[in-house]
Amino acid sequence: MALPSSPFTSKASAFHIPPESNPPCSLLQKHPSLSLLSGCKNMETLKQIHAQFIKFGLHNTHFGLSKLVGFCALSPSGNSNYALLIFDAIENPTEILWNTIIHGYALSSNPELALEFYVKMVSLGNYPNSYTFPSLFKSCKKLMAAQIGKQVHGCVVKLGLDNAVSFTALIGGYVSRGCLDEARELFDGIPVRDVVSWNAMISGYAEVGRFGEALSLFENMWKLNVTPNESTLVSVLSASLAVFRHMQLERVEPNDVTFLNILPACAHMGALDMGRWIHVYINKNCHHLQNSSLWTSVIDMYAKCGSIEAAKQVFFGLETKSLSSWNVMISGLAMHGNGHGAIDLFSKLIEEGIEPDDVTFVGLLSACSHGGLVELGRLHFSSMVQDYKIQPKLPHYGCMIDLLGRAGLFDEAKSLLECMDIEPDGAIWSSLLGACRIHGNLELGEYAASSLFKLDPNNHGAYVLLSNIYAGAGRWNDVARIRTMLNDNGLKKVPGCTSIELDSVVHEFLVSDRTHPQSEDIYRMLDEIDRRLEMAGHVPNTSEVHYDMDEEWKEGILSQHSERLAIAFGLISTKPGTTLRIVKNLRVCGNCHSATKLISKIFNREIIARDRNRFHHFKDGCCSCMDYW
DNA sequence: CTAGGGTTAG
Repeated sequence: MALPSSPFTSKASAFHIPPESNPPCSLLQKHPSLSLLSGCKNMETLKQIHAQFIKFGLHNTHFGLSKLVGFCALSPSGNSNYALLIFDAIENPTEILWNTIIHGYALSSNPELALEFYVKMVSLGNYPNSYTFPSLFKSCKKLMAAQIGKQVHGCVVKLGLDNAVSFTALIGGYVSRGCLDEARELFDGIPVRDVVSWNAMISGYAEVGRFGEALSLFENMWKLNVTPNESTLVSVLSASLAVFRHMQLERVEPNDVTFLNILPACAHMGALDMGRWIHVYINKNCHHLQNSSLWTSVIDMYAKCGSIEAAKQVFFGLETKSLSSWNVMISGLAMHGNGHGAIDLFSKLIEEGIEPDDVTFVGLLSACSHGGLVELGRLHFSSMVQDYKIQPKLPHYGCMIDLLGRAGLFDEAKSLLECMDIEPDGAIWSSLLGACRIHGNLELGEYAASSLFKLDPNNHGAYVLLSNIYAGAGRWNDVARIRTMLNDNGLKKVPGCTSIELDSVVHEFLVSDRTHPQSEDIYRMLDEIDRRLEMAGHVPNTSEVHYDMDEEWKEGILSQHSERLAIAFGLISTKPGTTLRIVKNLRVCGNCHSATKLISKIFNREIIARDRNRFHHFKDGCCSCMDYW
């Protein structure tokens, strides 16, 4: 249905300002039939109640009518036609009735009707109030009608309605269009903010991946102000302090929705301290959330922050385990390279009589792939199709291609690729390309790369992988050619960035970064690391540097990779023996991988590193991935 | 009596 256009543009706009607000119309009646409505479950009962209303004369009261229309228009088991039928028979509908109808349409699949009704309401001389606007904003959001949304916005401003609800709905509209800075401006201007307003803003940041801002906004709910500087991204103060401050200051209390938004942000940032604190908080304050899917997010957070043991503890402590909680646990084990653990858990799930879904198998197959369990991977893949009647989707094929490719079984990978009933996506070609890099398969690598470029010419990572393959083969001309291609296409490298959380503060490092306040000490430590690595016989493998530079320069760059900086910072900032946890946005390079193994031994530190794909637990000179990644 | 925020599983 077309949007009403004229009323919004003409002089006699629906968005003009009323001379004064209407007096509230309240007609409260007490009658036994009214209590019937609260238990009303479906339209059939509603019609009986309606009949009762007529019998006792309640159908002429605004209160009774509001209740009836409210159920029909707003309840999921209601009926908007019936609501309209009642509504149309009312001579002078109250604001409440108009608002209810408008809200009903805002919730429906025809939100444009809400706007139409609003126009009708105003043209009949009724004025909108603070209850009207949130529904209108919701409709505009659904319809992606930014212009109309702005007009409604203007109207709210002119009317001077300064309640949080209208503002929050408006923020929701801006957030949904990705206009976060505008949303933030509004948010900062709300006279009174409550949890829902905070949640709207936090979820906006989290949704578009501005996790740092989401986290710091969360922190600000208690005004735990820490001064951030350019090189450190402050996430939150220590947990106990936060709770204490929270109790002292009467700040807005977060709720389950807040955590639902914040936990994934912690997971992405690897902010374990903060995640842990939220977990404690939920345990203490949210007893009513026993069976909430919030726990799934907690498990996922622990797994992604490198604490797989804590994830297990939460998972096994759950009274009722939803399929999603099984799924995140299996995927978590997969991420940590614990293939057998994932498979065992899958068997348990089957024993408990739970029906796995396609997501379960993505986790299971990726566990096989990260654990190098070729035979088991094949087995579960065919079992998925035959026993569980689940059609493989792209991620399943992706896991299998990854599994076979890493194992160097290129013929089998190719034949699987050929018999797929779906077009392979970029992820599949990337896996194959990655496998070709590991095994130095130049021919297939070139093919995978060209397929990938067709799908996504701007995939910087693909150029790097291909270039690495050429570099490994000493084909420096081709390396240079790729570099030119990158420049010609104006592609910028995603800068490698590693973060480390210390005392609840997340510190981020880029390659050769010197912006950290403790930069001097960090570089002194880097020299020390280099010296001791050399003593231990570490020979930097420069083959993955995709520029043809002289060896010494390459080594220089290698030892200043972002992960090395984060580790050096971790070494100088923590007590001997403390486990270091780092998070990298890209895949760890081969050189850093072997260097980190040695560092774990030389400095006697366990180093848990998350890269783009998975976790590496470095200990005593070995890595949990068994060099298989 | 009517209004705003909602994740996770490669």
